[in-house]
Amino acid sequence: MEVRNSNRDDRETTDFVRAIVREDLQAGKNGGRVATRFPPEPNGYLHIGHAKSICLNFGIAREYGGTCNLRFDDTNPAKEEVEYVEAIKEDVRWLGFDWGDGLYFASDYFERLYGYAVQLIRLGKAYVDSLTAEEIRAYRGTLTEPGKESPYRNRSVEENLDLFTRMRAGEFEDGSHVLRARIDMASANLNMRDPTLYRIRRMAHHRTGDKWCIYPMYDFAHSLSDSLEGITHSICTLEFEDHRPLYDWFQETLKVERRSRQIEFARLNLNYTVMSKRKLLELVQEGLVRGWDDPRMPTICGLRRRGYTPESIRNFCERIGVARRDNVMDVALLEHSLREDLNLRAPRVMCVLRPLRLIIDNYPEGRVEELQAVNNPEDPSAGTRPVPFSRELYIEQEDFLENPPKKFFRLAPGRTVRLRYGYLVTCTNAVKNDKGEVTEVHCSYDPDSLSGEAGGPRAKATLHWVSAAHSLPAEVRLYDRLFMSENPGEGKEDFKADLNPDSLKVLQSCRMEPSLAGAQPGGRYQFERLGYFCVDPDSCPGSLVFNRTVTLRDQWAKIVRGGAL
RNA sequence: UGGGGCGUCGUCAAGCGGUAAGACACAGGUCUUUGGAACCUGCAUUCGAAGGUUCGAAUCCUUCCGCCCCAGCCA
Repeated sequence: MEVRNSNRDDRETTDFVRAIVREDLQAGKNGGRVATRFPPEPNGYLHIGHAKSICLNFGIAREYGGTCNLRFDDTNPAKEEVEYVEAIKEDVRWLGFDWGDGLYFASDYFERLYGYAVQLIRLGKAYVDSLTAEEIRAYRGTLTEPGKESPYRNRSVEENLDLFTRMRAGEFEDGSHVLRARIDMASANLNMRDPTLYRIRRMAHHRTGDKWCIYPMYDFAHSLSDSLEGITHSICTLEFEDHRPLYDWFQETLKVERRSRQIEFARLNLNYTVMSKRKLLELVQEGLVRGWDDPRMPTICGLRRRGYTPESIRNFCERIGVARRDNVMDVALLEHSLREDLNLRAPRVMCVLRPLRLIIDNYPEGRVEELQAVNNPEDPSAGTRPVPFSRELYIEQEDFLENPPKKFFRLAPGRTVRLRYGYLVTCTNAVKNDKGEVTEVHCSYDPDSLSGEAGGPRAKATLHWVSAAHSLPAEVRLYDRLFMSENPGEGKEDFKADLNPDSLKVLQSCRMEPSLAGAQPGGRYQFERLGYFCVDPDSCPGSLVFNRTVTLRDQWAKIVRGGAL
């Protein structure tokens, strides 16, 4: 089907990063080339915050005829795993981006980076330090006091070369030596106080195996990897701003052919969730969620399993903008982007989450009619489908109230409502069990009120339903926000104290209209009047499982919440 | 008490000396066989504060206040 354009204004996207790219282009920099990169560390799964960066980097490349590489920043074997690189690739692809042949790993540059390090030593700009980690920390000084130079700072080039060669050869223990840049221990910018370039880590790397026992640090590897790839605009988040002088120092000192410009923007924050890899990992490891792809997680795979579409996430990322001030986006905007997309493409079906038997006393026993239901009112080409109607149906428990409050206009004793695509029914009485719970509702129907007859009788409310004998059983998982507070853990020792105990409700006795018999995992539907749902990978024919992606906007729920009853 | 950033509606965010875009949220309303969708209306005399420059300032200057980041052999 044709997806209508979103109502977003079509002005040229004009965030400050794109403005810089345009200026550089106009100034004739980089030979008119635009090259960006998305540089994840394969130590966890991607989340919605990464999506912002992905959309920015790949988006700019696309808009300015440039390229965007996918480069894994895998310089720390202690934390990285192949499992993550595959998952990250899948997520970027799913979001709709293509890195072409621009797939790289910082580990592919280890030999060249080593060469750069040797060059720095020859330039007298790097030295092997033999202080312990604790000593280095002590020598670094504090935010307000300058650091002290290491006693090893003035080793000769020859000695440094010899030591560094032996570090690589595996002659030393972890932590016994590091290679440091020789910059300025008194700098007000701590990153410039002789930052560590290489550390010894006798540990297998997920790609280079046992080839190396020394590994480069982020600042060194990142700056030079960008240069090696000819990246023109190296976009990263705000916390790296203080690193920019160092980023530039490497490229200047080594007089690299291709210089790149680092630009920092504010990372995305979302209310009612956490975004740090450490916290997400904690939720997974402690079994507080079912895994990285738990539909309650803000991870890309979690959102995917939840039923989000790549389009809705991309639209969200365009709408939130790119700036330098700290921000906390309202999840409502993410959900708005989702509904906007799903409304246009999700086929409608009728499903009853909490069944209440409804019997039409004056409807012939054994009779079955095939009513025609519209598949998608937003898309006439989606056509219609038959839905069986009979004497015994199920309706939603919450659609019947014995003593309805003023603003409730669904079914109640004596009330008439329309059954979607069917007839008008009037409630004659309700049957209750010993506990006083309504177990069955009896109605009479008006044979001349079939849906579709122009000018036919009307009712104040329309209910969704399912024919008891024809309906399919299914499990439906209802998700709510993972955390109860906007900023989990704020003012608390443990962010997990804010976990929402009701973030998942599993309903086992739901009833679906028969057309859903062949629903495939990943399939997205709108359950009329309830929300958007998708088929979970746990689902199989005969044992359907749905996830609630997001509810429909709901005026009634608002009234109930507002306590206006 | 060091360095680097940032402060425009509840939340994002335009604006770049000429008199406060837009989105979400919220509140009303129209329409409706989804209390959905769509559509209409309202929602910052004011831009962290105070001074100053100017015919004119959210935009320039000064001072002050507030928030974020930095002391990994993490990224």
